[in-house]
Amino acid sequence: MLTHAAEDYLKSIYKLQEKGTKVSTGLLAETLNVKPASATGMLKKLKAMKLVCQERYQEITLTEAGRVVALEIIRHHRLLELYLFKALGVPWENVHEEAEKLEHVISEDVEERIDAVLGYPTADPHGAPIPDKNGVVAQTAYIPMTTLRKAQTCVVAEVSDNDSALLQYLGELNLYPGTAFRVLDVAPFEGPFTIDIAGHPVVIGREVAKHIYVADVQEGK
Amino acid sequence: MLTHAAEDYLKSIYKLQEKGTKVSTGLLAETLNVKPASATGMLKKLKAMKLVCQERYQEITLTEAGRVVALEIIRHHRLLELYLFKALGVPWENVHEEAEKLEHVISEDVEERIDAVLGYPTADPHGAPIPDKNGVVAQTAYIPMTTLRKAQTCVVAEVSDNDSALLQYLGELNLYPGTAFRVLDVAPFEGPFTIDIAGHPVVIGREVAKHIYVADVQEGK
DNA sequence: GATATAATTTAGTCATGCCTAAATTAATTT
DNA sequence: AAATTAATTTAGGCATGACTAAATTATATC
Repeated sequence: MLTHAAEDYLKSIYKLQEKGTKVSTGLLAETLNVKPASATGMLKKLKAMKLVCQERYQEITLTEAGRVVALEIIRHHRLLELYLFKALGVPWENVHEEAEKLEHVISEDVEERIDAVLGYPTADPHGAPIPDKNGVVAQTAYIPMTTLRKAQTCVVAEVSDNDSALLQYLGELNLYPGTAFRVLDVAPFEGPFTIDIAGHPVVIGREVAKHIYVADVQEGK
Repeated sequence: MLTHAAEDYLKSIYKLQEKGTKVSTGLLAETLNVKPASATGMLKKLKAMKLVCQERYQEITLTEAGRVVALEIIRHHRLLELYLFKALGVPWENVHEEAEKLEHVISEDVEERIDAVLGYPTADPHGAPIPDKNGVVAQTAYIPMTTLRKAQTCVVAEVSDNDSALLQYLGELNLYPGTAFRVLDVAPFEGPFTIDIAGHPVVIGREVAKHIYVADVQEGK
């Protein structure tokens, strides 16, 4: 069995890789709130375990085995987030942190029970896809909210899960995945978005919009 | 914050102390599946933190602060056991092991939500009392099944939680806390008990009976 | 192409928490 | 009381996973 720390490294590498980012020692260290030298040390171990590939000073990638582990942890994490949210009513801005601790200790048996209770869900409370038991992740093609134009309508698909304060704010606006809205206006010079959520106009700054991804975009008039 | 290991030591000391056992380094080490030298090392740290009292080579006791921590962990453990059993349907012979891992990472917020969902319960699936948020444990006066005599009726109050195979067996017999039974016969020379559970006669060996505690004992005819 | 800057790795340290082996202290026999 | 046995503690070691400081390598600039 892997240590919690090793699992965290694999998970972070996967997530960075998924975003299309070139994964470097420094970036990984920053992500994990660890000094680069510490990351180098752990990477050495992960390479010895054939979970990670990296030429000296070069890009970091996961091996197939490493990817499987990363997806297992991500599955744990996202199922737990959803369970905490739906079954225990934990505010969505807190589920990430809670799941971060639980993901390393939950058994496969309990995970399967949680999965069943939730009705085999496919996305976590932030809209991120939950890998299935075989490590298959549904491919999504969500669009950044920042690309929306005036009069378009859409549905919130996913939001970043790492900023608790932002999530709380979005929750207050009811901007959960599944919520539909319509762009009333986009201010010029990289200005804010004015949108209509269930009949209420709300102004959303660009910095916030960057963290929102949408789907089902339709042209309005 | 304390480490998981330190929490485990405090919990074990509390449980041994509660049983009326004089807690020694060797006994504690055995309970925790650790060598005596390791226990000495941890005890040194716990003493430095004023959580444990022990004169060199003498009995180990908890300070008030140590008792508070121990009871917090025990509360986590027992609430989690009951939650896993009732909300997720985990077989009762497995809940102890699962809770053992979760008890160290669960937040106070999640614990309170679990407590509420369960309706503020007072006993775990094995009948052990759940300390309240202030560390108050309801005092119980359960009677060992081994003291029962022919024709007495009673209700299962508590069973030992540390032998998974025994729990599975008791589960098959429906000998959960709350189940009533009647003693049909006690074989002589420390022999087995024959009891009536819901109309079915069952023979229970003395070794098993030792792990069962009962309440509401009434004389039958 | 030489040099400055940035990123990465190596080397050595520290805290946890376990281990074994040896020394010490306590308890039991004789 | 002395000697044996049992329990406990000390001493030293190991793996994990973090750290700092220094050395190395890569990249960017002139």
